[in-house]
Amino acid sequence: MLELWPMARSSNPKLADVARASGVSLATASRALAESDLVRANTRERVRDAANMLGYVPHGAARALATRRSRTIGAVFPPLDNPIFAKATHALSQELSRAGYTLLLATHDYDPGAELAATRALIERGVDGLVLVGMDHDPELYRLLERASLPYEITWSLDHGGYHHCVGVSHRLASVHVAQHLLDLGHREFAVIAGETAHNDRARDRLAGAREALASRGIGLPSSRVREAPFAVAAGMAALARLLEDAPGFTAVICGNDPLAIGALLECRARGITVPDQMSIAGFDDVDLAAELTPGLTTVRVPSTEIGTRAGRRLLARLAGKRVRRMEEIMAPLIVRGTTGPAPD
Amino acid sequence: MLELWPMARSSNPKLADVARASGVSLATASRALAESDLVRANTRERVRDAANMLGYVPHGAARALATRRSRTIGAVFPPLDNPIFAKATHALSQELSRAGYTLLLATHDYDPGAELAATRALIERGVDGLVLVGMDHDPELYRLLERASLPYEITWSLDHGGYHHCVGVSHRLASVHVAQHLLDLGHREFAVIAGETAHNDRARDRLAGAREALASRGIGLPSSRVREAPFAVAAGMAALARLLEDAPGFTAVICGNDPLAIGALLECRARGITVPDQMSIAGFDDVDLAAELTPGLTTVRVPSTEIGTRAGRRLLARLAGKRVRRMEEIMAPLIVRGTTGPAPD
DNA sequence: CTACTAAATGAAACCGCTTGCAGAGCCTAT
DNA sequence: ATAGGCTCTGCAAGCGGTTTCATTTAGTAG
Repeated sequence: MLELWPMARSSNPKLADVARASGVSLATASRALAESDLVRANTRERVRDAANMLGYVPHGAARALATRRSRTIGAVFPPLDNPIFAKATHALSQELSRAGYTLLLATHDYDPGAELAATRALIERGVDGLVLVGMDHDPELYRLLERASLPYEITWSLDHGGYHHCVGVSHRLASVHVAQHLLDLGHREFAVIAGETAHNDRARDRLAGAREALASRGIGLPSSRVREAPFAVAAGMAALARLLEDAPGFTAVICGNDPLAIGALLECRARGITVPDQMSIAGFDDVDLAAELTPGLTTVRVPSTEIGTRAGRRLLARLAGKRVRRMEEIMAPLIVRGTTGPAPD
Repeated sequence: MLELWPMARSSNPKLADVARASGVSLATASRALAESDLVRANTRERVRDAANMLGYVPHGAARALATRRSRTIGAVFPPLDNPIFAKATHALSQELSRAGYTLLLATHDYDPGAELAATRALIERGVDGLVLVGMDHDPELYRLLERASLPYEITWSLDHGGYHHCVGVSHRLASVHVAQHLLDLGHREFAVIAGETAHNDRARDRLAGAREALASRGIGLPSSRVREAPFAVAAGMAALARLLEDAPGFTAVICGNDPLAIGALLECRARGITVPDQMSIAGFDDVDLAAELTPGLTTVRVPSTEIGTRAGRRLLARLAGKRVRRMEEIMAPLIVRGTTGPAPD
């Protein structure tokens, strides 16, 4: 029952102990464990054995202090209960650990202030690089990165300005494709359930793309037909309900992401509106569930796992001194499934 | 285009610079920024101003080395694309950052070896404490924790042995409730889609609970009526399909978690089997989606956010030297919704 | 066997911050 | 004035590694 750990901690073996146990100097022990070929093979082995013997675990902080490298990458993400972010962070983490790096993850509730604070904390922790989501950040955040001259990758969004390193998709373009697909099916009356556009360039771009595609065929989108909602199923249900009450008469709903679309779908089902006969619904992201629903959800495939992997790979490459294309665009194809169909007469 | 960051890095202001700029010694500067009342208020202010001026960011590794505290907590989780883990890590992260701690997150694909490696990496990074999921771990992992005398919390599971600090629910008991509920509805022929029980005590306990409850009313569960599957919607669909082919005739399916149950539900829908009239389905976890489906999914509410919050709070308390109940059990009530109903005749 | 070069090792100087201890001011009491 | 206490500062010794540079050892050729 008694807890003694605070003092016991000090007894951990350090490199000096390993050195003593194997009869070499601190320097040699250090080099031996680093697999340096400056040390003779059998000495190396002797040191390794001693280390195992003692259960030696290197002290990361000390090493970080000496090398000015923490072998740690920070990531600042929105809440991971959106599976796209969960997948990306998982992929990122896997990719990093393959190279001996560890992921330091911070999450924030789509709040720029919290995001800034989290980023600052990560920098203090000495991350060697940073992964951010999207381009919308507190200007102070960019200044911080600048001052720390820390390499970072923007994910999901693309910086056409060519300034930031980034790997992502064109949300605007993909959204245009969605709208065109619905237009081609004969729809003329649209509603949009957008994600919250404040501090979220992806949500803005998706909305803009849809607007633009409709406008190019002379179709307007009155504000009563547009609702912003948090990225969640329940919010999608509520949003569709409001739209149906405030401005009925539309035959297609373009949603800012899949959870919103699934919400819209569930709301339709609850109200006896058949999909796609009476109402077409399109999502964005292609979460796993989208393919498994009946009817399957028409959506845009945003390869979140790949974004995570590539962001990690790019950052590692840069840390290794390699050059990397500043902008990496990943295609986000429209996946047509069963929730979109010809407009009713 | 040219990248110069590797060298630029060295120019970051250090505490010595702050000290010089504010005309005090290193020691005083350190104490001033630590808000120590050993330093006069106006000196403190002078130092703070200089720090802001220079854009000083403390060097975490150096501090960790000096204090033997990293203000970092490690967590080793299964993939976060299961929303229950996403929620828990998010809650954990929030709770920790409230106290100035940062979360160092590692994920593994339900692989004990990878889990061990990840844990070792976290310990090297100097985490002050660790959060683990469940009790099933490589024995070496426990040995590692022991040697490092690192405080840790087991989440989700309960250690009735009273050895590990833990916060979780009784999976066995909750599963008994599920089975009893179905028995009370008149079901006598059952199938179970369990999560993969290898290296997963929660999956095992859930399965055992169901078995036990059925057995106590004299109902057996032939192995043809039990399938193990990865915790995912698609796997649930496939599993139900196999069960229907191999051993039809059951009227209720007990699923190891909600994604599996949702998969089973979708498979029923695809095959024209009505739920709950022809088939009752129960899940486990109560993910957000469970409530929003029609019919709503009958399931067990496992408060994952709360688990995350409490684990963080407990760990922080222990790090602050406070005593904490070794085991904290959270209730996991059965939530009856629309996917379970009376057995067909 | 000696001289010279290359390979392996060790001594010691950091890395940036915290903190125990000693010393410098400053104020009050004698 | 002087002594005795305070309060506030500064010096310097770590924390546990890495790495430069000098030194020792081993290897090779003359």
